[in-house]
Formats: sequence, C-alpha cells, structure tokens
Amino acid sequence: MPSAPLPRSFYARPTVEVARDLLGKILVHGRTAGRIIETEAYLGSQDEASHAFRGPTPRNRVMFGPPGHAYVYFIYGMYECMNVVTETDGTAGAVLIRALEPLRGIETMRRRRPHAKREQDLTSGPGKLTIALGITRRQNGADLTRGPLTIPPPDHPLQFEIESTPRIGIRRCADWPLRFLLRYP
DNA sequence: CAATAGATCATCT
DNA sequence: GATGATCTATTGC
Repeated sequence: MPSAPLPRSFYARPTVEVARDLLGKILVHGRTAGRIIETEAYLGSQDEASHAFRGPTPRNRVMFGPPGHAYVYFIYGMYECMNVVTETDGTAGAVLIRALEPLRGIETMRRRRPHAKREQDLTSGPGKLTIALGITRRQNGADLTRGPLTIPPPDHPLQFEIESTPRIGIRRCADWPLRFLLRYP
C-alpha cells in the first residue's frame, strides 16, 4: 500500500519551509518516480529572481493560486521546469524541483533520455527530470494532491542532512541561500 | 579537468 | 530585440 500524496496543508506554508521539507519526498508521474534531492525556493514580491516579482501574468498565474499545484514553465527554447506552488491562495510562492534520484520506471526514463550516461544523470537537473518523468506544460496547474502527478512521502523514513547554498543560474538575488540539497550522512 | 558555444522560443522591454 | 530558474557537445589546458 503506497503512501498517500502530501495533503494541501503541507504546501500552504512559507516557501522556504516547503522547499526544505520536500527533500526526501517522492515525485511520482505515472509509472516513473524519483526521490527529491535538490530544491530551490522562489518567493513572491520580495524576490527579484522570481517570475512572480512583477505581479501576475498569463505565464506565472498559478504561482498566485492555491498551493499544492504544479507550475511548469518553458525556458531557453527547449526545456521545461517544474515547481510546486506554496503559500496561501493569492500569495505567490513556488519551489523549483532541481534534481531527483531515480527510483521507479528507470527503463522509461532511459528511453526518454538516451544520452544520459549514468543512472543519476537521468534526473540530475531541472530540465532533465521533466523529460525523464514526462512532465510538460500540459501539467501546468495540475493538482498534486490527486491524479497522475503527486508527491507522497517515502515508505520508509530516511536519515539525511540538509545543505543550503545560493541558487543556480540567476543574476538577481544571486547570494540568497535558497537552494537546498539532501546530503546522506 | 574547465570553459564555452549552440540550440531555440515564450515572454517581456 | 534581448533575455532566460538549461543541457549537451566540443574545444582548450
């Protein structure tokens, strides 16, 4: 009996708390799944690096909506990145899923990313993991508390530490330590 | 090893 | 017209 998806109350909290607590949880899409090992927090009106900084637009509107939904956007003409919407309805906030440890459906992932050499390279970046799990803009706005795209906790508790560093690939607020990594003891 | 160029397009200026 | 919450292959030490 697999674990139930995290409830909406998990996401209806400050973005940094959610970003740290997502480490170790399982991202499931269809028959593929991976353990979340790297996240980044993107705040709302105070965070110049956030898509939500200049207010709602057609692209970022789900960041302003209810928590526990997916915000998937297209970047660099090629890639899609998946976020989890946080905070209460009406307040922008999201956590970018930056890396996973492949757990299930690894053959499917290999088929989708035939150039990945090592197994961990299948999902070792925000653009890679969406390809490996088959996540696209069609999942933008998807409810993470039910449906094919969910985030259950692990079946067995896991011992790990959390490392925090500056976020990657941004220019504004480049020194804020809002990137979180799962480190095994 | 590290550094960099090219791919390619939605969004914003 | 430029930029970007990226990835990969290639070039250069």
